[in-house]
Amino acid sequence: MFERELLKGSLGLMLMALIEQGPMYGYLIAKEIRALTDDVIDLKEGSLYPALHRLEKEGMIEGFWQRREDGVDRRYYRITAAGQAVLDERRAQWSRFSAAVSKVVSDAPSQ
Amino acid sequence: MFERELLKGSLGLMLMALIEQGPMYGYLIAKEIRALTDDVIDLKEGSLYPALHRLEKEGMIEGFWQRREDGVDRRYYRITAAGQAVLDERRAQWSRFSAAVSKVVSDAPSQ
DNA sequence: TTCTATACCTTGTATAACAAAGTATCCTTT
DNA sequence: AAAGGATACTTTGTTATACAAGGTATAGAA
Repeated sequence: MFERELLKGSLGLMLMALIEQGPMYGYLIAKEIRALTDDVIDLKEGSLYPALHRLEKEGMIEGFWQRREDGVDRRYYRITAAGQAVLDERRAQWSRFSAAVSKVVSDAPSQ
Repeated sequence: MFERELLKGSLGLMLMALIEQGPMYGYLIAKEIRALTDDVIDLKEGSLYPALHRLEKEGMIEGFWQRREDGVDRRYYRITAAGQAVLDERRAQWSRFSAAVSKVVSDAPSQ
């Protein structure tokens, strides 16, 4: 699949950008991304949860359990100071990178 | 490395977009991409040549050897009809995808 | 003679998205 | 009461691909 490969490298960035806005849990993040992108990006569980664990292990985000009234547990994440710094960096990198690809890809045919 | 993962999925697209403009060979493609992107994207040989072989095997591009006066051989590639169709598709997909990521990433913090 | 540029190739490694399976609760539909 | 779907999280194994690092070979400049 092609989409799958496009996603590599930008998923962590998207997760951090959403968590930056306030504590969020995995399932909600996936819904948010689908809503924001009109289903262009439909995150699978096998990508989402490992990615969150990865970011947590790297110290970019920190998770905490929160029990709902009905007894269901949710794992919320918030961004760390280190994560915020890396996020800023990666956001800039994404801008540079996507502009670079777009330039190569949509370069007018030589005439 | 982060850049490395960002590149996944968009490399084939860039190669095809450049080859679309006229027959090109690997080494020149790498130089073109560096020049166009101000070195933001610096393609390594271990990525470039396997990617070209992949595209050729998939029938997206076709290669042919051309001997220079000094005896050096170059492998030029041109895009195929099938490749052109796939390129158009992937170009559109890249637009959708990059816009989607940018939207999630630069979404204004809730205020 | 050594270095850089040109020009291609290949093997092995690391990473990460995802399919597919599992656990568990709640609510609605049949 | 049973079945299905949504919610919510987890894990194992597979697959794809960028790249490091090695190789071959020629030409020209330092």
